[in-house]
Amino acid sequence: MSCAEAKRCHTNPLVNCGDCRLGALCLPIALKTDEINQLDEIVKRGRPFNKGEHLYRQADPFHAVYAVRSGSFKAYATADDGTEQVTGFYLPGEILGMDGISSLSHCSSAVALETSSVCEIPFNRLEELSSQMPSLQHRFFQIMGKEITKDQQMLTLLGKNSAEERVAALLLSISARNNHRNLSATRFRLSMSRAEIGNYMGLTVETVSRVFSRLQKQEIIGVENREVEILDMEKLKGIANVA
Amino acid sequence: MSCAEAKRCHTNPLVNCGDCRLGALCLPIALKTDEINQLDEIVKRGRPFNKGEHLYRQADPFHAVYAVRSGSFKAYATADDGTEQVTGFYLPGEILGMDGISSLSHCSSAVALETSSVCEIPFNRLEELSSQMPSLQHRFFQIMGKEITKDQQMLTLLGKNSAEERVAALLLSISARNNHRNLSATRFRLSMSRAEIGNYMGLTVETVSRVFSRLQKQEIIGVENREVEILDMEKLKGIANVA
DNA sequence: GCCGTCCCTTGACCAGAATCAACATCACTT
DNA sequence: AAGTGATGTTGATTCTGGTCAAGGGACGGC
Repeated sequence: MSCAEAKRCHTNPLVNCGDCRLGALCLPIALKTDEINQLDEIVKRGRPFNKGEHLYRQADPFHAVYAVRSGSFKAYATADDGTEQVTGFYLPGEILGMDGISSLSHCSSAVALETSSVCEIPFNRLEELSSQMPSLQHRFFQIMGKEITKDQQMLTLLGKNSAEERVAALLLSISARNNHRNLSATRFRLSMSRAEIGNYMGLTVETVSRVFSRLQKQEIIGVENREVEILDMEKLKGIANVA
Repeated sequence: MSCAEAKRCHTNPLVNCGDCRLGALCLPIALKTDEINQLDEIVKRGRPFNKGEHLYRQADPFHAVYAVRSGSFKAYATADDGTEQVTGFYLPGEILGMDGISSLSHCSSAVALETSSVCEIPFNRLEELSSQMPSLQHRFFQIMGKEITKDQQMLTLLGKNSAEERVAALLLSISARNNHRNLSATRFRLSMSRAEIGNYMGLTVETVSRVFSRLQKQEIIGVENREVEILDMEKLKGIANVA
């Protein structure tokens, strides 16, 4: 995303779902124009979040889900002993906050990893609208189903795969999601720290750092701080066990 | 469950949602009597599954979700290289098959761990009915949300916890789910093998076996083959980091 | 009741990632 | 531009759990 584009995206709360560049990735897929307009009415677009600001916190009452408009968020759960577990990274067009649906309070927190903005979708309004609009209901079932399959793939990764396989899989996931948003699949900036990557993948910072170094030495990726370039996509897929 | 009860449960496909012992755990929560009857009309109750029979297989077209009526199922995904990853165990009253919602084909397989029966809920009928019945829509959003939070807790477990913590957490999970169904929280029979437990928890059979032995030596649990008794619930919770 | 297979347990050894530690570098503040 | 705290890299060492191997026991079929 260019700077100008980013700025427009963060600062213009007037863009509606119909015009949104992300429309095709977000909730409105498969909705008709007038349906999109109805959805648009319940969506709240607030001021952007600065890096480190929270969208919601664990134990907050649940009242909405959020579509990332720009930037990125990390969701994480805090255990009784204070340790944190990152449960997901959310990029533009992706929906977060669904962890609160079952118990009506969030069981994780969400924090902006950079200057970011969201569309807030009040859940009771979404439910009402879904009742009247089968295609929206269908779409939201689909989005929740996707979250389930994503988490289950993650379980496989954490249960079976080595440090290299995990890191490779994360890079490929980000690459694919960028590609889907018409951004470069081979060159991108990580908005999360090594520690956050490690936490998410069940590894320590040191291990993540070593894997990055090793992959760079093998000329599979190029790394400069948080800037990553995938130099050999095939080899990377080989490492990640994604044929 | 007594033998007679089990037999009635497996073999009597005429029990309806209104009469079902599991009603309070399953889909019908918060539905009115006439709503339950409508739900009942779309539910299909087939013959029981023998141990080892599949409810659905990976890549099968998705057309229904299933509520476990009796027995238990394991869901697992098979990777390209043939290795399997168990993604969940499902006990009576729990819903499985939601992994197919997003892509319209199942991305995991489900197999009966013992003689078991299910209620099949065709998904397009469920969607139709949900559109007309906000409380059912709400309930199903809730069930999917619960699957999401369950998977995310599992991520934390696999990302951070030691072998002992993982096994303790599984025993406590089964205990709590049994308790919820008015069965003993302290004494139960595992329907899954050590290998399946290990696979689910990201451990080898040997490690699971060793953990069982250690917990038994400390008199925290009693184990005889697949029969488990929790002798010291507090200590077990201490080990699982569940305060 | 016997046999074969699968399941489980236990031991010895090994490897991959965690931990501990030191240092380099980045980014933000002043 | 310098200083400071957070972030990242690299090396040495430790340790948990994986791997390999062997044997015992349960269960289902005949």
